[in-house]
Amino acid sequence: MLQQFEILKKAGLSVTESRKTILDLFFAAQGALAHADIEKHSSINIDRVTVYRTLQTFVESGIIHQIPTTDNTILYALCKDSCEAGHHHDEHVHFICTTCNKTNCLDDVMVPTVKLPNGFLPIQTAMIVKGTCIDCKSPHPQPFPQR
Amino acid sequence: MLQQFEILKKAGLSVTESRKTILDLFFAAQGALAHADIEKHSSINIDRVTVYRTLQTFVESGIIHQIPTTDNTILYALCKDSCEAGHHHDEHVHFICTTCNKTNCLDDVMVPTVKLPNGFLPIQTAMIVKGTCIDCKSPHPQPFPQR
DNA sequence: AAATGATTTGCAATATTGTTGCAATATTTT
DNA sequence: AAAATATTGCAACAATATTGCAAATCATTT
Ligand SMILES: [Mn+2]
Ligand SMILES: [Mn+2]
Ligand SMILES: [Zn+2]
Ligand SMILES: [Zn+2]
Repeated sequence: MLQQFEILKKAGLSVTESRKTILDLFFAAQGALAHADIEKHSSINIDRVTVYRTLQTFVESGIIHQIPTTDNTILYALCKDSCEAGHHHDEHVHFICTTCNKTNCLDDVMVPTVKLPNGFLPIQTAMIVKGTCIDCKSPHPQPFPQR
Repeated sequence: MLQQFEILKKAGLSVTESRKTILDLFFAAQGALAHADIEKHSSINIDRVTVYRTLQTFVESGIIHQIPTTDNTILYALCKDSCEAGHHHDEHVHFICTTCNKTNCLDDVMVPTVKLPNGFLPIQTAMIVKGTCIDCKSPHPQPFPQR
């Protein structure tokens, strides 16, 4: 896996402290992060506005991808090395555990294609499964993020 | 299809002006509505708070269902008559048109089941397809909601 | 390594969105 | 129609998001 430095370089971004720190959080995190997780993380001291701008930049650069939710938040998770600006490769299923509230990328579960009515032209498909995750069926203590 | 009055009755809800008006909006709408669509609709004069509470009540009563997005909004669409409180039957695909920004329930396209890794217990699955809708391939004028 | 130019950051101000308690009003039940 | 129950609107507040701009940081050139 690439180092933060390389990831930023490869994306053509300046290598700044904020960006490295936020990338570190994603590497350390179990599962996806919301803006609030980052902003409120104990060891972090980055302005809200910078967090907003960093997340946006990372999405546009193919470093992280977004996961849609029904609670007025957006979740973000690291992309595979193969993602590029404007051209993501993240058509895997996302799993939201309703017990521990963690969201996992199921990298090995591809989103199936589905036949649409005539005239609908698909470009990108997201699939979000809610349920109980493997950790919550046979539980053990959980690290960051705590929600 | 049921009348507003019957829908509210069947759900065990009081039949109020606000609720009938908001239900009317959903019937008139092409596609899903966000809170903001309702609040800002020209002919409507219902307090923000009432709109929030009405949407929440409708979801809990199985009158509307939520559609996840990646833009800090939640979309809502009418459920089928067969939905009940706490037990929705809306496992159809949702289509978000990136041209006209309308979101449609593809009622006839069921969400496929997908094999998850061992230990993950699915309860509910959402599938959101982004692309170009049929109206935008062979366009004609569009009514509410305008976004 | 210092100077230069370009980019990013933090702050302040503002805007938008969401929540809560409570009195007034509307609806349902008796 | 009166009583009981539920809903609504207002006000106050809280949380989240956006913008402009000056200061700080980073990349590039010398
Ligand atoms: Mn993912
Ligand atoms: Mn739907
Ligand atoms: Zn879990
Ligand atoms: Zn369209």
